[in-house]
Amino acid sequence: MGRPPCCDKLGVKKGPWTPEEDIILVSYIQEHGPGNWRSVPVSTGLMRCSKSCRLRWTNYLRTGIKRGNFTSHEEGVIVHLQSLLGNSRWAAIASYLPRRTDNDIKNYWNTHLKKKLRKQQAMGATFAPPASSSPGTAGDNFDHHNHHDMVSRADGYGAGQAYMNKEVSQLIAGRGHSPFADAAPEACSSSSYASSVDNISKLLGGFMKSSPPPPPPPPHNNYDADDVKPLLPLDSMSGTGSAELSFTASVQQPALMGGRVGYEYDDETKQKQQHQAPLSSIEKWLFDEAADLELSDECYSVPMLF
DNA sequence: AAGATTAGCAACCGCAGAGCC
DNA sequence: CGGCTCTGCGGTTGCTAATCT
Repeated sequence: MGRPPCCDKLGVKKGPWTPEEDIILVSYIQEHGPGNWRSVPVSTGLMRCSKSCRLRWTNYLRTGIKRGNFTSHEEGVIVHLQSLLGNSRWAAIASYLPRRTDNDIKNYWNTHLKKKLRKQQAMGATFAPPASSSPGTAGDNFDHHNHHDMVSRADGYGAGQAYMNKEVSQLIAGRGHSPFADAAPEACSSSSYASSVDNISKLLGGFMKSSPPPPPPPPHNNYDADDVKPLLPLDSMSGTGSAELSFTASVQQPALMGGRVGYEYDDETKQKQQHQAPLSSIEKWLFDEAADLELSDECYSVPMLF
């Protein structure tokens, strides 16, 4: 059909994102919400293609993302679902791990779990879902609240063409006591910057400090495990034929979902779920795990973006 | 200490589906 | 209804850091 490229390649910047670009992007999304990515580069002046902006947001800047240090529980979920779904359903797998992106899961699978499984198979062991995992593993050390705050406090910016206010510009320009300086001495190097989520957290956290207080949280700000439904009912995918779980199509805040990790919540759904037919064994296991570990807050809550 | 190799991960590419006109 | 645009997704690449020789 002669589909045009998503952006003209001329003048489009590629490669690692800089802190400045991140702030511009976050500020813009704070004001307009995610979506309409086509207009992002135009409106913000970012020399990035829309795809790149979307990817950066969904894989890195989006609120509530947990990175690195997969817990044994998460590993178990991934391995289990991967064996059920195969390599081509990373988004579906990610929907069971709300704080993880499909890209992250895919990377983790390719770099860690594949080898791990191979090793285990070589030793004649088969994978079994972990009986329990440690709630306080290193993977939980990421400062979710700070990360959440740093984005959720960004209201009120975006006046002017470039979505970076004067204060931020000064911080960036000055680097004297900028969040960048605090966050990462090497922040000038975009590559090392991009490799540290903590840097972003800190620098944006510092950036947000001067922001007006956040608006009161919307209802449904915190979901418990019962409120969360994966995008794909496992039974229907695995072909066991017992797909009693019916998933409503209602999406309360589609714009906030970023499309990748989508959950469907509503009161009706919750009620339905309470009267739902028995869960599939996998889903039972997933929810039981969460309950056992008291991880519902950790693994199955999705903070709202704004 | 220096070069080579490997591992990890951010980002890009291209295809496909959904929705709009 | 068909074409076009936008967005989502999975596979892959390329860069950097860590480790090994």
